[in-house]
This record gives sequence, C-alpha cells and structure tokens, in this order.
Amino acid sequence: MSGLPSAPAPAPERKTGSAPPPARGAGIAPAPTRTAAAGRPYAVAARELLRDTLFDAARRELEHRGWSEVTMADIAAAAGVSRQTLYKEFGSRDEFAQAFVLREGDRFVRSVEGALDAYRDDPKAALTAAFGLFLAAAAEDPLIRAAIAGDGEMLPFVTTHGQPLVAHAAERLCGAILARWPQAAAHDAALLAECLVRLAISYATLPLASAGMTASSITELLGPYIDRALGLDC
Amino acid sequence: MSGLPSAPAPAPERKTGSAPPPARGAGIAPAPTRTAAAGRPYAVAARELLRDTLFDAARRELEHRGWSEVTMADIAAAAGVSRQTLYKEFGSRDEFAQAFVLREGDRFVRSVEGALDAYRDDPKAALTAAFGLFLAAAAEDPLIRAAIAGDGEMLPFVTTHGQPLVAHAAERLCGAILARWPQAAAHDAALLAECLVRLAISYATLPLASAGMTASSITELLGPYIDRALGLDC
DNA sequence: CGCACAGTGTAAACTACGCGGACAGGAATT
DNA sequence: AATTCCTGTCCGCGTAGTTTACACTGTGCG
Repeated sequence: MSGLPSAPAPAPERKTGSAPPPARGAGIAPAPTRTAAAGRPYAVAARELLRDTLFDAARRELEHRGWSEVTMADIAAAAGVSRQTLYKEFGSRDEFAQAFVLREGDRFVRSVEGALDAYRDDPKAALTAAFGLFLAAAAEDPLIRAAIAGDGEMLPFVTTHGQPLVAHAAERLCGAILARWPQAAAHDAALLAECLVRLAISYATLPLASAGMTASSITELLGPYIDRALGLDC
Repeated sequence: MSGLPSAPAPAPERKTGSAPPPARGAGIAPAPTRTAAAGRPYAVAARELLRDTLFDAARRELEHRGWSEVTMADIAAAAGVSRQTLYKEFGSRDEFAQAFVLREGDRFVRSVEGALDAYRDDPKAALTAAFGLFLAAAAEDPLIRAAIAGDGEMLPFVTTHGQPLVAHAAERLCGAILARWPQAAAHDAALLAECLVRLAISYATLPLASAGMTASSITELLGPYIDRALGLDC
C-alpha cells in the first residue's frame, strides 16, 4: 500500500444477469501460489523469499527515513534476519541498493505491462496511458519521493550508476512490447524501450508538467516512430 | 489451475467513460506481497514456504495417481527436498495427510469467503451461492476426485479421522460469518458453521443432485435458522 | 514357503545457512 | 582530540536440511 491507484487486473469478466442462487463472481483459489508457478525446488524459493523479505523490509524503512538514515542493521532487523545474512546475500550496502533499485524498477515495469494490456489495439494510446500512469505513480511513490527529497543520496543508483537498472528495465519493457505487438522489429522495440526507460527515469526524478501532459508530449514525440515500427501506416 | 471457475476478486471498480489518455484500469502493484502482509520475520516465512512447497508438491502428485500410489519420497522429491526434511516437518505419513487435508479445506473455505462477500446483504443467498460454488468446485477438483475414485484410501482423513478438519474448517467458517454479520450470536454461527462443514464434506464425498439443487435445498433447510440467528425477522 | 522388493520410519555424520558477538577502519559529531 | 556510529569482515555456534545407511513391515513372485 503506497497510496497508489488500485489493482492491475484487466477485466475479470463480470456476468451481469445471473440470478441469486448460482455463484456470483467467486471461485476456488487455484492454489495459494506461494510456491509460485509450479514445482519450484524449495531451496531456490527460500533464497528468493529471503531477498524479497529484505527488499520489503528496506521499502518499509524507506517510507519514513531517507536512504542515508537507514542502516544495514535496520534493514536486517526489519526483515527478521541478522546483519551478516544481509551482507552474505548482497556483498555491500551499494550492491544491495543496486539490487533494490532494480527490483523497484521491475515493479514499475510490471504495472506498466498492465496498462499496455488495456490498449492492445492502439499502441500510441497504450504508451500515453502507461507513461502517464508511471509518472503519476512515481510522483506518489514514497520511495521515489524519498530518493529525491532525501539529500539525493540514492540518485546515483538510478543515474550515474544506473546502467544495470536501465538495461534491465529496458529489456523487460522491450519484451513486454514484443509480446504484445509481435510485428515490431526487435531492434525498434529495443531502441524504443531504452529511450522510454531513460525518459521515465528522467521525468520521475525531475517532474516537469502534469503527468498527463508529459505523457502526451512523449507520445507526440515518439508517435511517428511507433507508427513506422509497428507498420501501421504501410 | 484445477479446471475451476475464475478469480474471486469482487469487483475492481471499473471506470466507464474515461478518455484514452488517462490511465485505464491499471496501477502500480502495491508490493509483490511475497512476504505476505507486512514484516513477517524471514524464519517463519521460510517455514511456511517449506510446508506450502510440500503441500503443493503433494497436490501435483495426486493429480495423476491416488494417495496410496504416492510415496513420501515422491512428495519430497517433487518439492525439491529430502525425505527426512518431510519427516521432520510432519512426523509421519498420516500426519502429513492430516495437515494436507486441513490445508485443502482451508483453500475451500477461503473461496467460500469470496462468495459470501458477493451477497453481504442477503445471508441466505450468500449461503446458497457459497455452497453451490463449493459443490461445483469440489466435483471438479482433481484432489477430491482422486480421494473418492482412488480406492478411497484418503477418505478416513475427512471422515473417521476428520475431526481436526471439521473443527478447523468450522472455526474458520464461523469466523468468516461473524466477520460479515456481527449481529449473529457466536453460538449460532458456530453451530451453523459446523453443520455446514459436515454437510459440505458429506455432499462432496457423496454427491446427490446437481450442485445448485443441493445448495438450494440446504438453504431451504437452514433458512429459518439463519433468519432467526441474524435477527432479520424480529 | 521363502525370498526379494518396495516403502515407512529412524539414526548417524556431514554440510550449509543463518546467528551472535566482536573488531578494525572511517566518517561524522562533539 | 575524543567519542560515537556505521560499515565490512572474521570466527564460533546452533540449527535445518542432506546423505547414507539400516531395521521393520507388507506384498508379490518364483
């Protein structure tokens, strides 16, 4: 709960005219899905759980204080883990920050994917919606606010030392694009994705106008390229 | 995925007339929620993960063979864990079966809670819907089918040795009822819950008519009691 | 009938992970 | 200059999980 919009689920297919007796809206949960997809060996699941626990702990800590105020001991304690375990999993404070920022980026990409699904038929509208959503969310996200507000001690991880973040997020986004508009050339999608990620980071750290305005501008700017890449005009 | 109905989500509040530019339907995922609610210490999360991994492994194994065909080694292997770990977590094969059946029961109760939410205003309709949903799901659930079809070697765990299951499921259901209709007396809710659980097990193992028919009959039978318990007629 | 086979349950030693405490180094505070 | 706090690292310990092995039981097969 970060004071953000609601759930991503596209549309759970709501039946309208069913009488009271028959079931309405619910179903058996397929499976707790705690063990993720299917048969993931416990060992790797446990490792991932450890990392996630630490990341979540860090996120909680960062909602109140800035990155420089939060010590490794705080994070470890909040995760119910010893400080040494933290250091063993991630080598150093900076490495942890890297990994953390990376995962946060993933979080945004995931939500953007949801926005894309809503406009599968209209790539440009999808871009506008996704970018606008991203900006609006970023503006409210306590983590981002902390990263900017706090003496900016976390900024290097998304800028000067942000290469991994950009690369990872771009790859993720590129995959998302290609999955939805397969007719696009891989090269075009990659270029577009990286450019978008960089713009997103830029506008997130240095907001200009309103989220909707900025998103529209970006779409205006990149629209022609998208049209050509997706071959909608030939 | 057990060949069952779809998602429980009541209704994600769909805006109807929003123009293309603004965001539609999506939002930032609040948090991966892998580490459950909030700050659960890693240790307990890991333990739970282990149990869940084992349960899920068993469930997967049981989709193909019957309980007697599945060995402890199979389950352990499918979970990516040694046989001894399984024995340490649950003392014996029977204890594991107990715990497993218990958790499966929980799964059903959870889904029933979803159905209840859909008819918060009409307890009897909620009951009909929930019971009908349960029966329909149970009829399709591979686990239940296996429990009945397989030489019935798992039946004792829901009947003669099913006391823990009944008690646990009833308590869970009772809580669900009281949470939604607080005006009900605890005693009435408990009685109703236990009765319903027993009926559910009975009809699940020995189906009679169609799911909807049976659910209606149950509601017809228990309706007066519900009316009185919830004080809707005084 | 006896015998191998398969599965349960237990016990041992071994490994790996996470924990606690402690300590050197460095930066900021006083 | 002294103190304090945090980082990063070390070592010893306890526990969880692995591996191997071995009784015990029932079942099928020669």
